[in-house]
Amino acid sequence: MNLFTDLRSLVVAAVQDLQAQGVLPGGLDLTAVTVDPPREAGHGDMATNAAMVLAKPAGMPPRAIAEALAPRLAADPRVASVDVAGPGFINIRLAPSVWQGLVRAVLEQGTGYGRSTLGQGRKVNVEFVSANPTGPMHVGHVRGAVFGDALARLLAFAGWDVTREYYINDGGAQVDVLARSAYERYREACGLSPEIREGLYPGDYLIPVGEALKAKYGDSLLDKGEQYWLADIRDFASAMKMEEIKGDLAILGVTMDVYSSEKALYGTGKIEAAIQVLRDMDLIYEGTLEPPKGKTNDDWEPRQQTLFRSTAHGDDVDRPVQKSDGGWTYFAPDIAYHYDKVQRGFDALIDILGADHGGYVKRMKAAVSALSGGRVPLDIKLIQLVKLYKNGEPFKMSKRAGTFVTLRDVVEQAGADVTRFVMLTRKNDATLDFDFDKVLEQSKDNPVFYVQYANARINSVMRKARDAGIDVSDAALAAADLTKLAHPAEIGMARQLAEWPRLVDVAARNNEPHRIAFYLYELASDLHGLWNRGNDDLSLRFFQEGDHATTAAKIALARATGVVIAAGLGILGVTPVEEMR
RNA sequence: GACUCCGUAGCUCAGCUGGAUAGAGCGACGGUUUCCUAAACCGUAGGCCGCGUGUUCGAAUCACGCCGGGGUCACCA
Repeated sequence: MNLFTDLRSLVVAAVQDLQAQGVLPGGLDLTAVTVDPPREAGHGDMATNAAMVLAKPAGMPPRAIAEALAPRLAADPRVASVDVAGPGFINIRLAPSVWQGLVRAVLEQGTGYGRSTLGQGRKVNVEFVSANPTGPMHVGHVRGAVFGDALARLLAFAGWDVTREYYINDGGAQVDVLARSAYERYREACGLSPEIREGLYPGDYLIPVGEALKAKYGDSLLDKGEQYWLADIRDFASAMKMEEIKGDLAILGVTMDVYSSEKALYGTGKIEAAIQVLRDMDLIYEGTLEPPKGKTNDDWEPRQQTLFRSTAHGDDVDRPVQKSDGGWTYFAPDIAYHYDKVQRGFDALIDILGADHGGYVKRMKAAVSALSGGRVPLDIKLIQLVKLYKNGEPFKMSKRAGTFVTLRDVVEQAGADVTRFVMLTRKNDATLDFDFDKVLEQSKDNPVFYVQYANARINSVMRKARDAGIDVSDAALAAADLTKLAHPAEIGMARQLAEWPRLVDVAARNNEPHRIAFYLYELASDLHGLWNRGNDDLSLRFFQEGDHATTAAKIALARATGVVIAAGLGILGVTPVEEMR
């Protein structure tokens, strides 16, 4: 149920009616016709721009069109009144029964209320986290993980068939560094002193890897050269780190459907095949790049390379796919990986990357555009930095000073629910402040608490009603006499509930899960406001002493709000609480 | 220099892909509790939506150009 699309259908029908009668010309493009809630509540419940949008193509003044449409809209039983205002807005006031019916519909549909068919069952791949398996996950990864997971849940709610995927960067030089670092820890475990040279990973998180290596290999690798153990240790260490990463994701409530390995692409011919596809389109050539202007490159030297003609698909310069030593650049396996995703039949791809990868966006879009023949859109969401604070003071993260903050640190201190919600209180391309103390504060300054508190209040009043002998099951509440919900404040609450499907739609269309968090805050605010009005006006209390019928109707409204809060929190991956403690 | 994101109240930020008199929180000031959780609510003050041009019935929103800030920029991922 979506009131806005329902009303839009009504408007469109009225326009078509006028066309059939020759009042309006045929063949009008109606896609620009919208039905929205007016900002000003005094203007009514719904407003449409139909008359203004159609004025020019129809060759009629907007107010004339509006005057012709108004009576047809008013004839609908859902419409209480219609008036034409301003340059040609048609303001519609809905009958109270519409809002009462909405509350009933929410109770009947439960947390499925607001689901949309936007995705139409199409397959979308959301790739996120994709951290190198060289160390523990830190705060920087948390935001991307939460964002990706919430986006996946949102898209599923909006009717997409979602696959969550993690691309393991285990093919480059970094895992060799990992292996060498782990080898030193292995030597340490064998009683020797490790030589953590410049360029190796100094973190003590590799000590357990060294010990595990000793348990597996004993002393047998001690006197051997790198060529003897590098590949084995690389696999061993990265596999071990991946297990840790999976564990970290799990405590944050994130699970992946597919793990894809970069290393697994090598030696299979997949990289060569993907490049060949591009070559067949004349998008691969040997050439020399110009040095970047305005940037001082001391060691720049012109160099003949194998290049991808990404400029043919919107990039600014062509990009190398092969290094001067003939090996692939990091870009090449990534091309092959995305080609693999296209071949697996996804209708849309989404990559979630750190903002420092912004320069990578155009070339990857160019590659996907070329490899899919323009069929598969790739949306890349860049996640900005998280700035840590403690008691309002910036908290600097430094591996050397031992103030390296891991994902596990954050979740253990703040809890997964709080962490997830807070990470979604900014849109992805804005930096986010995360204050360890404020996120745990129990006040309205803290949006997580604020929303949870609203839910707790709903549960509280439902308990009270239940204790008074009222059936508060959804079925019973849906069957209550909802005509008792007539006060403007109550209708306002229902109006906010009507926004939910619309909001889901917009959020999913733009891949912006943060909108869910903001909406929940507004919804909670409405609930708290209505709740407190009961202080002055006893008739607005949800629980009406001695009047079960009215109480049931009011509880129905509260419960419907709770249902939407639960649905919204579900998309964010946050567990609703029943009581505050 | 190029690309990209950002610029909205004193501060932190929303703004539904063009709508009517631009919103919320914090901070400031003033109120609300014999009453379902005052862990909350209500009110007041506070704006050249960075600047300019264009597109049109209509621009914070779209296009272009400036100004200011962040990020990135071949043979690392």
